[in-house]
Amino acid sequence: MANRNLELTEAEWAIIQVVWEKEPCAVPTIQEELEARKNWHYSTVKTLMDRMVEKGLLTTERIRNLILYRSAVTKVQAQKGEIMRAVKRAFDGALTPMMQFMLDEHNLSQKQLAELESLIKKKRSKAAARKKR
Amino acid sequence: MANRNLELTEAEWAIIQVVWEKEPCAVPTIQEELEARKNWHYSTVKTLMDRMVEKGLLTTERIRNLILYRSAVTKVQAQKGEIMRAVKRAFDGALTPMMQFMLDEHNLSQKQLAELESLIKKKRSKAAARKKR
DNA sequence: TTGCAATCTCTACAATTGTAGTGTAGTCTC
DNA sequence: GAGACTACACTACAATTGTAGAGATTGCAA
Repeated sequence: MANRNLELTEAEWAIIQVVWEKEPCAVPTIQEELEARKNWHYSTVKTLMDRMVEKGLLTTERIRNLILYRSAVTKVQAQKGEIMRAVKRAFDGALTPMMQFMLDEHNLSQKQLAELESLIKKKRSKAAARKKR
Repeated sequence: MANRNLELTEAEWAIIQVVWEKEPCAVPTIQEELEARKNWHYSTVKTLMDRMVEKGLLTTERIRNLILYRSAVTKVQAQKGEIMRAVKRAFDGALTPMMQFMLDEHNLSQKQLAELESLIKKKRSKAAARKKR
């Protein structure tokens, strides 16, 4: 299940992104893709993927002499992990300061700001409803 | 200067946080603090700090037989780096989707949401003003 | 049935990261 | 001036990460 904090390395991210797209799939499928993007050779990809199996990030199933890989963590879990990592290290674990920082430091366009604002409004009314229940 | 993407390791974060608080300072100052928090010995801290100097994260100045350390990157730079890292890996470099995700996946309280909303309002009016100019 | 192509297995190796021991040199104190 | 302290220098070493070569196995085509 891997609910504790997921931290993927750079290379692991590259691989799991492709796995999410193509799973279930064999190493060569992934490798072809990453050959194009990163120029990685077969054994590089295979080694990385097997390490990911050990870590519980992927699972395998052997079908005759082919090994099929599947992701064992969802994209949302991994994204959450990446955010938790940042917030823990750089913002002392506090999420809102991190969001404030992002608003402050990155110049978002009017449109983006508007989008966020309406998103928050929606959240707030939903949260209010939850409270009443 | 270090404006390209800063990526600090876990241990580097631990150290630079203390440096920001106490700089300019010598290794023992930092070490005492981290002895308490992490149980790190002198040579651990010293090694780490010297590596950070090599990487341009800290600078040193020798005063007689004492070496004073200072941070060479600001907290804001480091925080930005950490966020950029997350957004690049997990959100394909797109900041607003990351913020949306954070809103969706982490249950913020009414109060926190309200805070963010007013912050965004402020941003928006400022951005609007900028546009007119 | 033999050879080729595809895929897998095993092994390696350098760089980075976390962690620390041990020896040394300058300074303070008696 | 000798010992004690303090801070520094040098060295080490295991685990993780990125990268890959070389050889073994297997299934299919000729």
